[in-house]
Amino acid sequence: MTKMNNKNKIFIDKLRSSGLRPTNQRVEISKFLFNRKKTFHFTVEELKSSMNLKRQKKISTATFYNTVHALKSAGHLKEFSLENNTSCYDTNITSHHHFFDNGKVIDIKSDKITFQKLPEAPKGKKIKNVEVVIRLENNN
Amino acid sequence: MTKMNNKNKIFIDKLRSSGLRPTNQRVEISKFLFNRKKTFHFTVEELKSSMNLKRQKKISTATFYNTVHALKSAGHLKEFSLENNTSCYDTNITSHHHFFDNGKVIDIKSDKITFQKLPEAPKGKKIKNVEVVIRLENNN
DNA sequence: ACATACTTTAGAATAATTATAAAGTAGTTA
DNA sequence: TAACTACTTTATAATTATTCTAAAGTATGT
Ligand SMILES: [Mn+2]
Ligand SMILES: [Mn+2]
Ligand SMILES: [Zn+2]
Ligand SMILES: [Zn+2]
Repeated sequence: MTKMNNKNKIFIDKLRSSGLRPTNQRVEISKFLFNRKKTFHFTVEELKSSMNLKRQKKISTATFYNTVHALKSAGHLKEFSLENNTSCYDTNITSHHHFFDNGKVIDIKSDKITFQKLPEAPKGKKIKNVEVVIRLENNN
Repeated sequence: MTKMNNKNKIFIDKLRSSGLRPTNQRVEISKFLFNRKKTFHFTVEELKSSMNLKRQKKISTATFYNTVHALKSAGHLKEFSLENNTSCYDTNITSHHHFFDNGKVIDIKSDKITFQKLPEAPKGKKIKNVEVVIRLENNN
């Protein structure tokens, strides 16, 4: 078992609160995802490629999927579908919106969009969340 | 070749304007999609199942995909991704929004949602469209 | 160390979609 | 209408994203 220095505690805690033991692979994934200044968006395939690029011993696809799903279920990641029907994960778990610009996804802070009018939920239902996608195209 | 009565003209025109010759299979698909009072949402698999159910000679999967894609490209259908990453097509091609209610998709007329504030597009870009998804959950 | 439980992984299996290429059909010409 | 050509349909293979399985590996408690 690895010697864990205290500076990894926050990444380990995200795993523990997702019901995952902090194994080496998982801690590396958690650090890769959350040890940064800015949040970002990624697909599992992108995550796997960029993390495995620098590694001698590759982390398996299943471990990436399992870990990402657990983090997502615990609320440490948000998930949405890209236009090509693949899952995109977001380390920004605050409520916010997106620009879709030809495959590129850009955050829109929640307070940049406000509503004048919103429909009521059908009876028996209530609103869980409201998400806006603004699709962009090139000028002219 | 089939004898086309005039009442199919509108469905045939949608095919022609999509760059497709109005073959029997295509006309049947076009009628199935557009010969109704209310618009609806469907996946290719659902379309195939429901149309082939009543047929002796089945229309092939490829023909469904090809026809739906051509209609979509010509603007006769809109496409969006469901949460399980499959394509959902919409015969309502007006600009509008959706409730997502556990896999069920419900239209929200465009005028039911208005914005108080919307962000500007990044420089060099402009807004192509704005789509809102309101996710629902059960009350209580 | 032993036993037990959890983890990792390669590879198989699924599901949605796209590509291929042969056989069928329609449109045009002679 | 026969022949020619172009477009269509379809079965089937291929791809891609994702999930499942089962065996081998690793950690934890005693
Ligand atoms: Mn998933
Ligand atoms: Mn498609
Ligand atoms: Zn985001
Ligand atoms: Zn709709």
